[in-house]
Amino acid sequence: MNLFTEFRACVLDALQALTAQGALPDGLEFANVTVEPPRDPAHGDMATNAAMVLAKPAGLKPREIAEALGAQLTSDPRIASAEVAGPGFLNLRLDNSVWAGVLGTVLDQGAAFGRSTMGQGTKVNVEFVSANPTGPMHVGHVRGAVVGDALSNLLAYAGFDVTREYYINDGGAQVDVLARSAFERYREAHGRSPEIAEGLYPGEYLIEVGEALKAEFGEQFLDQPESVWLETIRNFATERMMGMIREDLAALGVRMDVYSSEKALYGTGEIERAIDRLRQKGLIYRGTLEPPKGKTPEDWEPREQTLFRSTAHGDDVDRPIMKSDGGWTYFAPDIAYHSNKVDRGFDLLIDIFGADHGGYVKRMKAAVAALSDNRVPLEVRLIQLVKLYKNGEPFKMSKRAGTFVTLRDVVEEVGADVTRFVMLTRKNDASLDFDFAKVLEQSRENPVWYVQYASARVQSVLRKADEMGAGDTSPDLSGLTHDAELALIRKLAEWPRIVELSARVYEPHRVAGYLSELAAEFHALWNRGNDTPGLRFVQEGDHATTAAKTALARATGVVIANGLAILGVAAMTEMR
RNA sequence: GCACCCAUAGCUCAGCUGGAUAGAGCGCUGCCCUCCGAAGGCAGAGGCCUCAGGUUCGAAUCCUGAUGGGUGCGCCA
Repeated sequence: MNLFTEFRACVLDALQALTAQGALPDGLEFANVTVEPPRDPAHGDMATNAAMVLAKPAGLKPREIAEALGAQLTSDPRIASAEVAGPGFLNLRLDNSVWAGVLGTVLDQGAAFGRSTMGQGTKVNVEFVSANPTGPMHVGHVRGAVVGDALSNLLAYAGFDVTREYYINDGGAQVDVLARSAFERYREAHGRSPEIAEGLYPGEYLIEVGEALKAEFGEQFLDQPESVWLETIRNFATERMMGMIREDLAALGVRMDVYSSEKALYGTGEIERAIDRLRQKGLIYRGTLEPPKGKTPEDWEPREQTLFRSTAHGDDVDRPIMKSDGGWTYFAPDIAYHSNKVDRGFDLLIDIFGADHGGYVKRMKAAVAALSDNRVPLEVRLIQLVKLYKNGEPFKMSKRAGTFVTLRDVVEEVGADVTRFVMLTRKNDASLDFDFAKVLEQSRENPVWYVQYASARVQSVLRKADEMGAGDTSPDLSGLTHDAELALIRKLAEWPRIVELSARVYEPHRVAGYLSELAAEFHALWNRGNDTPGLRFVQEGDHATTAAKTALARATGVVIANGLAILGVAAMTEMR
């Protein structure tokens, strides 16, 4: 139940009525009519731009339309007043019974309050993380993982049919490098000194893989040429790495539905089929690319290649899909993988990439557009860098020096809840500062703490009310008419709208922002109780009033819990 | 050189896909609380929304161009 769409429907009905009465001309387009919370609460509860939008096509003055619309609307008992303001806004004030109704709805629906059918069961595939299976996840992966997970939660909550998917890049040269690196650790496990050549992965996490290889294969591969062991060790090591990554994801509370393997695309004809599909559309050809203007690589020489005509679908240049040695480029299996997603019947694909893959977006969109004949949109969200700090000091990270921060380090240091919330406090395409000290601070400055504190206070109020025996009294919600109380209820009423808005633009960070605002509103009311005892939630000796006021607190707790659930953050029940 | 992203208070950032007098936190200034409804509260100052054009009833938001920053740019994924 979205109060704003509900009242938008009322406005549209009123406009229809005015049309029927001849006050408005026939055939007006109402699509741009909105009903929104006004920026300044003093303006009322809701504002509609109908008069301004319709003035020109109707050939009337905005104020005339607004006044007629206002008169029409106030016949609805739920609308207490409608006044024309500014350039032609119509500000609506709602009857208090509406707010009591909202509160009742929140309490009735509980975890379902805010759930939307907006997505209409659209089958959406969200691909995220997709870290190479060559090592543990590091901080760079965390933000993408959290955004993808929260976005999936959000879309599911908004009525989409969501599949969360991890694409395992286990088909390229990097897993051969992994195998060679693991082989050295295997030799080490046998007492040989490892030769970690330049370009191999030096990480100590491979030591245990070496031990495991020894336990599994004994001396079988020792002193054997690469051709003997490469595939076996590659599979073994990749498997171990994926095991580690799954544990990392679990530690962060990230869930996946499907793990897809790049390697599995090879040798099954799937890549060939996908490319053939493009070929049939005339999008595959042999040709020679122009060198990039301005900055020509030194070793540039014109070369004939097999190319995908991605320019036919909006890319800047066509892209090679085959290497000169006849092997596929990385782009070819990616095409096949996305083709596979299209074939699985998804109506919408979402890819979460690191910002450094921004140059890859257009060609991928072109491929999906071509493969699906423009049926399936591909949305790509780019995730900007996270800058690490400790007490305001930049946290230097270097793979070589071993000061390399893993996902585990972060989760162990500050916890999964804090990590997740902080990662969602900024929009995905802005870089984000993450200060290990500040995120644990208990202060207004720390949004995680601030929201969880609100949720803890709610629980504390409810416990107190229970203790005094007001818990079972069925509340009369019509008594909650103080401005500070109404402000909080209005905020609660916005929740379903925030869900739909955030889902529509694929931006889970808006949920975190809303929760901060909701918490602020709740704390504000709480603080008023310091000076004005009549505004305290628990009224000693007055069960009826306490029941009503704690119903408001409980409703706040419900919405905070619903929001945090989307973010994948636990609600606190008490402060430690 | 080209493409994509970004530019909002001193700082870090929100800003409802075009609405009214552009918001929050920190910092700053001034008051208040000494309370266990604790881990602060209230108020104030602070803005050419990078710049220049355009679209329209109306622009931080959309379009064009400029400036500054980030990212990427044929057989690496």
